[in-house]
Amino acid sequence: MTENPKHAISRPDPQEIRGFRHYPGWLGLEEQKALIETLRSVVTQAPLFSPMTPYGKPMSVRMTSAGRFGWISDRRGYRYSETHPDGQPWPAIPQPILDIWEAVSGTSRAPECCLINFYGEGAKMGMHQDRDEQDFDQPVVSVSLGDDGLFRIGNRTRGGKTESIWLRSGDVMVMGGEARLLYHGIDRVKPGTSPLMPKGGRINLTMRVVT
DNA sequence: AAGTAACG
DNA sequence: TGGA
Repeated sequence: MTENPKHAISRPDPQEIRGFRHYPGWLGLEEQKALIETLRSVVTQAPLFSPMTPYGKPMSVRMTSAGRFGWISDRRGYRYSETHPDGQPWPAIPQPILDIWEAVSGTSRAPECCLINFYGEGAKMGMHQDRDEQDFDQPVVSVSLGDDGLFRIGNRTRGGKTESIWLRSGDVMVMGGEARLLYHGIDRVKPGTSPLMPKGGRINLTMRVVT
C-alpha cells in the first residue's frame, strides 16, 4: 500500500495480469456508496438502454454514458455518439470518476466517455476488443461496483488461451500499452455478492479517450 | 459477433 | 467451463 497525500487515503498497489493493471479494492466502501449515488443521478438524466447488436440481437447488458461521447450499438454498427438514443446530450462525467482516471491512467488527456454498463442477473458480455477509439495509445480505465464479475482476458486476436479473474466492487483495472487491444469479456456475475446493490447487479464504468 | 449453441 |  502507498499513501496518497492529497486525500490521505491508502491505495493498493497494482497487480499485473496479461499487461492489465489490476488495483483490487482501489475504492473504499464509503467511496463506492457515494459513487453509486452519483451514478443514480446520471442514469436519471440518461436512462439505461439495451443496445441492439448490428446482427439484430439485443445485448443482455444495459448501458448508458457520460461525457462528450457515449458508446452505442445498433443496426448501423458500433460507434461513439454525442447523443443518447433519446436525442439528448450525455451528462457530464462526475468528478469522482475523473479523479480515478487522473490517479491511474498515466495520460494527460481527459476521458471523453464514461460508459456505464449494468449487469443484471444473467447478463454477460462476450469477448471483444475496445477498438472504436481513434488513439490506442490512450488507455481504458475500468471501475467495478456491486456484484462480483468473472472477467476473462484473451489475446490480440480471437482464440488461444485465456485467463479469468474475479473483479470485485471497488476494483480498478487499467487496460493500456501492449494490452490495450486484448480481447476481454464478462462470463458471469455472482448474484448477491455486494450489499451495496440492494436489488443486486454489477456496474462497470469504462473511461475512454475517444478522439 | 459487445450474440448464442454445441460440444469436449 | 472454455474457446470455436
